[in-house]
Order: sequence, then C-alpha cells, then structure tokens
Amino acid sequence: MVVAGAAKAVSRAFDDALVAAGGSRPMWLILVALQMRQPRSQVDLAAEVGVRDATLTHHLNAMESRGLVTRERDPANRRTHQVQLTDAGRAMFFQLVTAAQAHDRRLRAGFGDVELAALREALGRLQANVGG
Amino acid sequence: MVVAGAAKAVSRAFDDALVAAGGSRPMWLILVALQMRQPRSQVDLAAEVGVRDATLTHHLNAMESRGLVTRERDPANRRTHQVQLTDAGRAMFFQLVTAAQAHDRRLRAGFGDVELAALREALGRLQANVGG
DNA sequence: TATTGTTATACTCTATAACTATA
DNA sequence: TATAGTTATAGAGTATAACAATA
Repeated sequence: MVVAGAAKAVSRAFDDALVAAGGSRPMWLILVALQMRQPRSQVDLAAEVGVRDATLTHHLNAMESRGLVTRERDPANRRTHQVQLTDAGRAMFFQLVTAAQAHDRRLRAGFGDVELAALREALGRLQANVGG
Repeated sequence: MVVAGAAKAVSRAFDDALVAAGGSRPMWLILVALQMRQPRSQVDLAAEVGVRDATLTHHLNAMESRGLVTRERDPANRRTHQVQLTDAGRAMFFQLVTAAQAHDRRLRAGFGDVELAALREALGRLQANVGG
C-alpha cells in the first residue's frame, strides 16, 4: 500500500517531465522503439509499447500530424504500414531523452551507485511479481 | 527510465487489484481518509486524496449513488458538507483492504523483512525527490 | 469579498467492437 | 478466413472555469 503510493508518485513525475518537455509517455515509448529499430509495423510497435492497435493508431495520428513519424504501405504486404521517424521525430526523441535524463538525475539524488543498483534490481523483481 | 517503467507497472497493478475488487484507487483513498477520521469536509478530503475539489465531487457523486457515503450540510457552516461512511462504505473499505493485502503479499513475494524495509525507505526517498 | 461545493466542459489514455483493405 | 489497421464509441480519471450558496 505504501509502495503503491510511491510507485504512482514516481510514475506520474516521469509523465509530467515528458509533458513539460513537449511529449508524453506513449510518445516517448514509441520514439524509443523506433530509435531502436525501424521501420516497424504497427502491430509490432503496439506490442512493444504495451497498448492495443487502436490505441497506437490514436497516438500515431497525433505524431504524424506533428510531423514526427511517417506511415508508408509496405509494398510486399500492403496491409502493413511501415512506421519511420522523420528528422523532427529524431529531434523530439533527443529532446525527450534530455528531459528524461534530467528527471533521472533529480530522481536519484542522494543515492549511491551500489544502492541504486540494488533499487533497480528490487524494482525489477516487484515488476515481475505483478506480471510486468 | 527503467525506474519509471517499473513504477508504472507496480502502480497500475495496484489499480487493477482494486478495480477487480469492485473499487478504484480514488475510492480507496477516500475510504481510507474517512476511516481515519470522519466526518470531513470536501476541501479536507480533496487535499488528503490529492485531487481538485471538482474531481472529488465527481468521485463522491459515484460513491453516494452506490450508498457508500453520505453528504450532510454542516449546521455550523452551511457551505461545508460533512462526508461520512455508511455501513456499506465501511464494508467496501474492508473489501478493498482485503484485496490490497492480498495484492501486497503477491507483490512482496521473495522479499525478506530487512530487504523490504530498505525498499520502502528507498521508495520514500524517490518520492521525496520528485516532490511527492 | 472569500470560501465551499457543483456544473459544464474538455483533455489524455485506454479499451472494445465494427469496419475496410488486403492476403 | 485471417491479418493489419482505422473509425466510432465509451469510460475512467483528471483539470479549469463559471457559477450558486453561504459566510
């Protein structure tokens, strides 16, 4: 119960940091996924981000209208869309990385390296315990 | 960044557990606040729960229509509503406590007492670092 | 005027179901 | 029929702004 409260506060602070930097958590996850590997299909992206197809469509619509990504039909399988980052998308990625790193520094203030490693390991186990 | 992902997963798992038990996180926070002290004004409750007055009104409307709380004007200051738990509200509180405890057991599987105390302490510091 | 609470409205994130188009 | 994606709709949670009632 105490853990859940802290988890919510920490999670929300990260969301707020991304919004303050002109993005959002879903946008961040999509940008990270594309930065790792692209082009990707929407089914693939949705699975990586952890949302439904229709939810991803919603976010991609917003990102496409902001010029952050492009969607092109795959000539080999015209059902699928190949999603790719634009230059503006890469710029937004670096903008959000910067914000996330600044947030991370603030978050781990007062933590030593060893302690931080232990914390990360423990959080990973908590996440596994809830099926994440 | 890893921490934020784990925090979100842990936070959401708690929300899901409360929903599965017939409640929600805001309902839980309101019930806990009233169980600690009642009657309380809505300004007071909203501050404790961490939402705006209008947001609290929204949740109290739902809880009142489910018979979990009552709102009565304070005769001494007719602007304020005194919010109180009904028998059904207390029953819902215990129902959600039970669910939260079950969830907590699952969450901390594999953690020893000492390790758990260290984790709680560390999470408290993280929360403080983000201004929670 | 200041405070308490409600109403109206809107926004974000998410989901399900029905649909289109391709295979 | 099965798959990829879109559209329509909805619901939860939150917020701001305008308002009414009371002090």
